[in-house]
Amino acid sequence: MQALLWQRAQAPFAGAFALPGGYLLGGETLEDSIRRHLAEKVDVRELSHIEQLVTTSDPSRHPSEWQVATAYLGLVPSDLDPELPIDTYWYPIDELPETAFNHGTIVLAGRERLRAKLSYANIGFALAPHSFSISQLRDLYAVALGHEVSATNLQRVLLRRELLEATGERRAPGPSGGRPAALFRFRSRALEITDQFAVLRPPG
Amino acid sequence: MQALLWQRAQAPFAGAFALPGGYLLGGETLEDSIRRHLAEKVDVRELSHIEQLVTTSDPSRHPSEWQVATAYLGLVPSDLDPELPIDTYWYPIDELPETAFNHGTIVLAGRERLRAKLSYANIGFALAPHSFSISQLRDLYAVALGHEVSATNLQRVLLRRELLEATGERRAPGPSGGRPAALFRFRSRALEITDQFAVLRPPG
DNA sequence: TAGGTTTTCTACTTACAGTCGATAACTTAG
DNA sequence: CTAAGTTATCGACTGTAAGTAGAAAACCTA
Repeated sequence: MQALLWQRAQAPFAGAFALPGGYLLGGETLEDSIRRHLAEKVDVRELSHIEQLVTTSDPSRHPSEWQVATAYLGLVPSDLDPELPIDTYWYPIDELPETAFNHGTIVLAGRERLRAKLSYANIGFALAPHSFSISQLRDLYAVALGHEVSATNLQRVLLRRELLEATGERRAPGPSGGRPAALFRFRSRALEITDQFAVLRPPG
Repeated sequence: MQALLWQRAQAPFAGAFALPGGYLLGGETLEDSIRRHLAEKVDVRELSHIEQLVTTSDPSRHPSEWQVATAYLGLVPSDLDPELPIDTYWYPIDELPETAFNHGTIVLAGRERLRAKLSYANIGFALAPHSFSISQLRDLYAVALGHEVSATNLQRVLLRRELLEATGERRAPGPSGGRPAALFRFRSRALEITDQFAVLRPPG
């Protein structure tokens, strides 16, 4: 799991890494502003989901100014690999570099939000390609949740909730053979809350 | 379920009802600001829980100014009945009056947040008195969730999660008799997320 | 055709939510 | 004092979904 960070050239926090973002323009919506600043870093059309995360007002977050900042959680499909400008990188969030402001905390808050929503919403659509095998999806969930996930159980849980549907196609087997995997897609690509709640516990 | 509203005397939205709140002072934390404005309306020491709800930036929320506003959800125990200043009332949220800004939407968002947290957190501590019978708690949950709840099931679910503990005391029976109810309390009065998720479905 | 690999299916087990009726512990009325 | 009414509590049963494991399917290469 990776976060998009860029290295600040100027004070404050020169040299530290920061999430994309910036000041709000008058009359602008927060989400519009986020998309505008993000567009300077990456092709934002592929943003599969975005939601408000938290608004921080702690006076200590900025060394000289007093700021109020609203963080958003944005997700892109795992098969996306857009070109990035210089000084901008995808960082594995388990090994974050020194971050500016409170951005390290915000990244962790985003991960927690994602983990929770995997249990009670169809948020997986934002991480997965348009069509995928259950094994691919299992691996995505395992990375996002931080523990192993049973493919059998994952498939049953998501099918029972009618979040997944089979495309009818199969993926060509890999070089070492194996049964070709049936492909699935999410029925909806907009966030929907489930009335069930699968913890998808780690095995063992 | 009721929301604390006061009637605005001045434009914009003169005569309409609004949630307590106001402008942020420089260097002030959002939560500090909320508590400061709230203290003008009601004794705020009894606020058993407060959490950030949503930050709105829609330019249409205010007729003349462009504003960014952060809403908080605050809860008080059900047995609390503080004195209120003139023009300030508890309103049943099913029959809200005409509200200023987007405050009607915010109240509904707060209710949804509360309903969700009742299923996967110990948020009930913020609504219940310090000690209570299971029947009392059942009635609280029923009001908050909007449907009947089984006392037997509620007790078992909350005990299994170790959110409740018996005080050992019993409540005096009512005027019409009946077995005196054993009293319980929440083990913790700080928000804790459960790793289970009980939907507490309506019976039938 | 045999052996290896990956996916998929199916049956079994476990755990908890939801239901229902019996029992306990009080009241008041006669 | 006893019976009837009321409220709370307990315990057993049921249904459903999650978690597990092993067998079968469908491909590959040698």
